[in-house]
Amino acid sequence: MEARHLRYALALAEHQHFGRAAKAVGIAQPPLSKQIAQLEGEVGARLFDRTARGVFPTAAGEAFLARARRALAEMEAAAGDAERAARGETGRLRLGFVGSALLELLPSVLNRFSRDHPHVRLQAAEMSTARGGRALLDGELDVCVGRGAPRGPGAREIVTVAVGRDRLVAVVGAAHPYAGQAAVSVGQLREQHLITASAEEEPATFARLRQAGGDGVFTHRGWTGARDVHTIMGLAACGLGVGLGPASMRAARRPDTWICDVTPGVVLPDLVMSFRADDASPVQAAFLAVTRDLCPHVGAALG
Amino acid sequence: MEARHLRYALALAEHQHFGRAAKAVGIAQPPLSKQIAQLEGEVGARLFDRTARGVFPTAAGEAFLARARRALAEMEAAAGDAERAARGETGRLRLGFVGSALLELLPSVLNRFSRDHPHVRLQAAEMSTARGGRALLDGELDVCVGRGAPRGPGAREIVTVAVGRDRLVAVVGAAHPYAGQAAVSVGQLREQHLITASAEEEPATFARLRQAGGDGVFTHRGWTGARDVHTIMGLAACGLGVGLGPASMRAARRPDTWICDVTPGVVLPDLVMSFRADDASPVQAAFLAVTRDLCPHVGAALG
DNA sequence: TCCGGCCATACCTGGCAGGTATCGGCAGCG
DNA sequence: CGCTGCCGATACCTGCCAGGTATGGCCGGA
Repeated sequence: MEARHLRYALALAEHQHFGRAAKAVGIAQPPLSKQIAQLEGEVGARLFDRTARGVFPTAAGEAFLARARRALAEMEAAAGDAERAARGETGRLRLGFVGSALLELLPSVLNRFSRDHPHVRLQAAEMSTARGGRALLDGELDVCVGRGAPRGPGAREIVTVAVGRDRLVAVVGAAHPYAGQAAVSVGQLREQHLITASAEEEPATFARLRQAGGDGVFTHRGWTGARDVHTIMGLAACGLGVGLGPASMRAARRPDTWICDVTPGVVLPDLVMSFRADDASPVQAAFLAVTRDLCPHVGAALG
Repeated sequence: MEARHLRYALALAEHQHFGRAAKAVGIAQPPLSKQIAQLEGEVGARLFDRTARGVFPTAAGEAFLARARRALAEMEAAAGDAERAARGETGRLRLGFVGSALLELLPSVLNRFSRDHPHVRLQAAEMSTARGGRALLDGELDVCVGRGAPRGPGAREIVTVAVGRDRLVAVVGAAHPYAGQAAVSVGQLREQHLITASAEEEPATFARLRQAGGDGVFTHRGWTGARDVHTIMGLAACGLGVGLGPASMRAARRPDTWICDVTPGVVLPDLVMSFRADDASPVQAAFLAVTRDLCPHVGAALG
């Protein structure tokens, strides 16, 4: 049985007349007769009663037609769904991101994306760069936004695009001696208890800090690893020490904290958007397009 | 797009390999490639990614396949439903019947029918012979069981089959003088207030009673028309007079009534099953078959 | 009884589904 | 770094069947 048979049967039921139904589907009457007969043979039941007053579906025909309508509707929907999916207008996007991406990048990107692609089911979860990279490789995420390209086994199957760059700033509680200062020097920071991203979860950021401060130096007065920028700011507000994080923290500065530059300037690892290389999903492409559109800093992969 | 394309796409998704998928659907590999390419062109989207490790559906392909599965399932169900409907195993049977049919005929027929054809939605309603005939002609019923063939305009489009025959019996309240008698004569009945089927709703029955008693005689002492046999028995139990009805009333005799034969015997119009002549529904045919099977009195139409 | 409408049948044809042969690309391997 | 084997795409052919035209058969109305 082919879709053709369903279309013909529906046309016949609608027009109750072989000649007109045939014209409606664009064929001559005899082929229609033959196709209907063939369909009836295949189904094993007479589907239409040919009477002098017209052609009418039998009970079996009514049962058949009801299903046939649904089958054809599904076929049309299949084509439509596939086309929309190909244009990235439907589907699912699972996004993992580090907390600092919520400060400047993601608000505009996600707003715009969900406006332009309302049929895409967007699942976004905050997570560290390391965990995001693992989730991406495990197929648990479609896109992940982190600090620095994800490392680890199979990292070459990940495509990364730089989407933002931040200088390092220091954040302290309102009562801290640095509060009110425009800048602190790296030398001063060596004397402080520092609050930074954790070495395991944010390896690129931590490595950059070690490099900036001289190997190991940033930790000799004590060191606290934090899960994300909000935790860094919160612990700094508690007076626990000096927090180190991206300049985009200024966008979410708490009133009970003070943020100052670090001299000489330290550039943090780029904020990077990562995809699986073997996943050319149109939804993902659409997401990247929106990101490129909104973010002038988007550049080539860092490797 | 044809059903063939859906089957091929599903096979390809299952085997992730053009050659094996082609073998699975019984064709060679090149035609499968061509058909898939044609499908992708028609849908306007690439549905499969051909990689070195195998063939995998794209996001658009996944969307398409989900619908395709449902479409094919609907097509199979269409054929199955139609075949079962043709065998009378599914569909709907709207049945109208006179109350007396519930005494002997319908209990066995409906039990057997609903057991043998569990997929048929059975809608049964008690109604007079006249109303059942009208409802049948109006297309509100598929089958009706009444006393005598339905009359009226267009009655020739109705096919009738006799399914039962009853003698006339008299029913009286326990306190009535006839209680305990084996029989009453037609002559005795002439002196009684009678409770019978109404002239408008049961024309055949009423005409037979008039014929048996002599024109008009049965009504000269007063007469009550009743909607059905249970009403006749109920009114008789109230001592309102002598009820006249089919012998099958004995099957549902109330303890507060007495039933006696009428002499000389009067044969009531046959219990008749009626169908629309232009409705050759298999459900209806199955219903008639069950009736014939269970009821030895089934005979030809009475006209 | 003739006529007109309608569906079925008979027969033909062209397009396309599906066949075989072969190419091109890629991955693994010596 | 070429060789080889595998796989999908392409090229080309063929046979079948969908669909065409012509016509027959049946039925209902005039």
